[in-house]
Amino acid sequence: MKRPTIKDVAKEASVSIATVSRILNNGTGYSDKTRQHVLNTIERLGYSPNAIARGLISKQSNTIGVLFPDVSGLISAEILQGIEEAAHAQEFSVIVCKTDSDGKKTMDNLRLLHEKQVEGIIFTSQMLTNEYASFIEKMGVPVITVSSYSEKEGIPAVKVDDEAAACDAVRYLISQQHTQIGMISGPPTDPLAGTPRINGYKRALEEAGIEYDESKVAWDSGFYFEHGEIAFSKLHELHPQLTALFAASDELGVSAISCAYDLGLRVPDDLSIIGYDGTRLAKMSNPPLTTVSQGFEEMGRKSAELLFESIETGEPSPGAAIQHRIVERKSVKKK
Amino acid sequence: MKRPTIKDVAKEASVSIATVSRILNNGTGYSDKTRQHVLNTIERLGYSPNAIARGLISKQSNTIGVLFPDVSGLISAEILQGIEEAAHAQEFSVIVCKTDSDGKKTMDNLRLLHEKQVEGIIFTSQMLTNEYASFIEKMGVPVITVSSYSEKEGIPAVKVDDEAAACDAVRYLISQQHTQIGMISGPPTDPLAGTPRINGYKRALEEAGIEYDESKVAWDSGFYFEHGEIAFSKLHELHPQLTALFAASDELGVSAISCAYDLGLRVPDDLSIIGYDGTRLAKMSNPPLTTVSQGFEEMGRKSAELLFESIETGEPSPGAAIQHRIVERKSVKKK
DNA sequence: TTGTACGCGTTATCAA
DNA sequence: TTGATAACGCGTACAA
Repeated sequence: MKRPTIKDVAKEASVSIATVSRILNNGTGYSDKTRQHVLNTIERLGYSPNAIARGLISKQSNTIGVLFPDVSGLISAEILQGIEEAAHAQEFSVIVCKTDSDGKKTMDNLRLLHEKQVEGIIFTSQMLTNEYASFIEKMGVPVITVSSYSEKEGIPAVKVDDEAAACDAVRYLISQQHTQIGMISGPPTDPLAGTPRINGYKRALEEAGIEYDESKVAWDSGFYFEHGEIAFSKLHELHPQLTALFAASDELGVSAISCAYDLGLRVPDDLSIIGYDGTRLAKMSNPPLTTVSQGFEEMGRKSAELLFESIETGEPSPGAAIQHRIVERKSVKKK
Repeated sequence: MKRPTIKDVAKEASVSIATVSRILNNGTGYSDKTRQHVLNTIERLGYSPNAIARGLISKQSNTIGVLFPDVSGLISAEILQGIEEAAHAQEFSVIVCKTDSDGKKTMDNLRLLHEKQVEGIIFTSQMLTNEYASFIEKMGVPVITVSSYSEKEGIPAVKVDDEAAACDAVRYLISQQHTQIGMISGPPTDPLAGTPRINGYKRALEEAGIEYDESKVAWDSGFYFEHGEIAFSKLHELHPQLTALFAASDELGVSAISCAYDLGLRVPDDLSIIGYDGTRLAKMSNPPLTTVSQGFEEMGRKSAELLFESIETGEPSPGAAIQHRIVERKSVKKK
């Protein structure tokens, strides 16, 4: 008892497959009577069209691919949520791939997506290298990066201006009368989340006439909670007098809250902390984390919408600059 | 400049498409010389096979579909991570769908997956109704549920025994000399995460000879952080004397920590709290949340592995019972 | 060792 | 209003 094909329907209904096809694709040219008849036998046989066969001839897979370095975190989840919603609205499916920030796996996934004839690619939270970019260019489908960065010029991106956002975060701290401000971060050499945020921190300080002291930005190998513990302890050892802290991610910020608590420092009374990202995590910490929000779900949705535009028009997308905003909660002491 | 097909390669290399095909599928029957020649022109033309055409003839899409009620949370993310890893190992792609726990959307997605010829389906965190089950049965592909529940008998599942796990959580509280134990939950009528966990709570109490008092389990409409605030305040109003609390999710647990703090209660000194789920969130709270872990990533991986077995053998999977375990952190006062 | 030709399930272009 | 039939890109039995 195989899956019925259009042929089976045609035979059963004693019409040609062409007629069935027309009825299926609300084409024109058939009587209402045959239409009803065919629709009935379709129902009776439980027929449903084969998108693979359809895709072969139409050259459309109605599928896009999304690459994440890691899918298990909140950032990926929120981005994906936005993408899925936009895709569903266009009757597209989304294939998710995890790259582990690993070059080989990334290329593997790209090749796979190419073979599966995806019509567009969303590249998230990971640098789009020249190698990847030129491969995708050969694929001949549009790409867009989300919360990411491209080696090559002219690749559309959906992202916030990290330096400006970081700068605003620190300005906010300064506006609350803080002058002793430290920072914890991931690797300063990270071109996505490291360098620009540190530069923003620096800029805000200089604007305010506060001397920038490199030793006040402590970092570890990443932006997760676990890294925060290490970075924070480095910082606190060197500069116990700090009254405010800019954390380059929400996880780092939450981690700092925990560390501060363990050291007997009260947040925000003894130490004010502002995070970065605006994930759900921030509102769940104790105290709730003031943070600068990127709006990941919205970024996901936006990126998918732009990608679909690009798929339809054939024109490359201009990308979109996303506005960050500061979400005030309770981890910064208000003056 | 279209995408080159096997025909182009054949023409360019002056061989037949059959030969190219054989070489591609490491079949047998060609000289080393032609092999090299063909491989070279493939490289030169940048040819890559079309999985859609291939799938049409082989009747294999090398794709599975995963349904989530909501993809933006940590639970989904962790499950998906496990699934993706297992799928990648089998050279399968995974299509994610969001259902919003909405019957129509779920059926829409199921239909779409059917048309796209997915070879299996993973159903997560949402009841598999008879309607869904019979549709999938008609599809003729294996299903497996993760952290979920099926109306129909005989559907393989990967899940922990919620009642037993909840019972263990409360036993743990009792083992730390607690007798005044409350619970916050989502809807008691929820067959996935509501009823069984409340039953576990009840059982542990009865085992220990502690009287079960219905008014000590407070709930709101869901298991998220926001719901916890409401449930907790209901509970605290009625029973301010409680010394311990079982929260039916990590988010509820973390929410309780925040609420307790706001009321001036110290955790764990004045109030011990144990959560449920074992997501990354639990370790990031302040204090870190003791919880009973389900191991979502592992569940995701396991479910995918079982699904692939089922796809290969054609036999329905037996499913798998996952062991929960209590992860001790700092939200429960140790005696 | 290699090539020809058919079929997978559809859509689309012709004629009828 | 309908029905043959040629594609789409590929795998494979069969013939050479």
